[in-house]
Amino acid sequence: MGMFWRDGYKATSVGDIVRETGLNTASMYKEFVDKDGLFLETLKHYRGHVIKPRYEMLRDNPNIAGVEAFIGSVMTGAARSEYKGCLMMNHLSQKHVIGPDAVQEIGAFCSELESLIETALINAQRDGDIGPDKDPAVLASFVVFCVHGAVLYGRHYEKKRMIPNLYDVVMGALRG
Amino acid sequence: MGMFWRDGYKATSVGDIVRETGLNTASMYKEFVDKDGLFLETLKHYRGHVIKPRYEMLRDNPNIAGVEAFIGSVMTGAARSEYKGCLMMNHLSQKHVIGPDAVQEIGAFCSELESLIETALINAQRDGDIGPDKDPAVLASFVVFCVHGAVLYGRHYEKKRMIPNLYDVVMGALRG
DNA sequence: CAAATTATAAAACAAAAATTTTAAAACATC
DNA sequence: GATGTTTTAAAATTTTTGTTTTATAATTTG
Repeated sequence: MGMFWRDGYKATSVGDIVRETGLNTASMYKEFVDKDGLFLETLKHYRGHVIKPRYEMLRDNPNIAGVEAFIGSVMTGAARSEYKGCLMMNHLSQKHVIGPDAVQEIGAFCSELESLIETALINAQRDGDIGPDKDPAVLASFVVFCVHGAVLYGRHYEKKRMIPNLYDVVMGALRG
Repeated sequence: MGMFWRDGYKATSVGDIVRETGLNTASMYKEFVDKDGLFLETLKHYRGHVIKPRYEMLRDNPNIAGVEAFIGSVMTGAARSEYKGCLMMNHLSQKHVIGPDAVQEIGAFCSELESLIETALINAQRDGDIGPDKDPAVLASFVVFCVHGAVLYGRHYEKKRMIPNLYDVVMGALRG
């Protein structure tokens, strides 16, 4: 997973993977059929084990606090020097290259995030934390859009010092 | 350029390139040394011929109108169904894979954009189009951050109908 | 514990990719 | 127009990659 995450599907060879994991080549092929299958399972593992815990803050606090915490954690991650982006979103620029199942998994992943945020924003609006004139669906899109931004922007080693300020701008845009 | 743009460096083979361009393999290697060299020249060509014209609106109108027009054109592009993102930014998630010269070129490209935007925003502030409490440098970063967002977000075939609304949110965040 | 199944290491294969070579064709120069 | 240089087409070479096979070792099952 780490190699797909850091280098992307195409630049990670099966040889690299078996060397790194110590997995047996034949067993690997028996289990996952081919490189595509392995990649797909990697995406599922990522979603279940890496991302799911990070969604907890949104599920536990489906309101402005949850959204704030989530965006904060994304931005903090993006500001780290070893930041690798998001395994899923990293591959959006390579949709032709990965299989259709993987493309679909990535889409579902982003939609899930968007709907979690939307729920939280609807509650935030009810709580008076975002203005009544705002459309929670649009703002949820905007948040996901910004997560995409962070995933790419965080790859610039320089520019990182600006990220805390970006967090403020994004939150300001939400609150309105 | 189109192939690198659509599929990325690693998924575009030299064989594909000579087939598509009709270029002779030996001539190509004589001219560009290797695939890395060809890619680097492709990036420079992209910057000079694809991007430079799109920066005109910022150079001609270094003010809120220029910024608005630029962001508008990015968002409109991202909403197209055949959207390929940005040749440069697409490769941010593959910095290990492309050569160091290419990485540097991408960084310079993004910095140039950021400074053009900053100049325009400084003027916009002078014109009273953005509040005196805002920091143009931060907002310029935010714009570049949003361009990164658009580059990835525009890869979702669904979700495109939301992009006009995102444009409004981004401009709203600028104006404050 | 013997028989059947499964896992593993290692080598083998096949296809694709990047790059180089070779020899003929085109071009430029004197 | 002969001579030297550059370009081109085609095949050859070298790596790398994805995948399969084979033979041996380990594990499970009856």
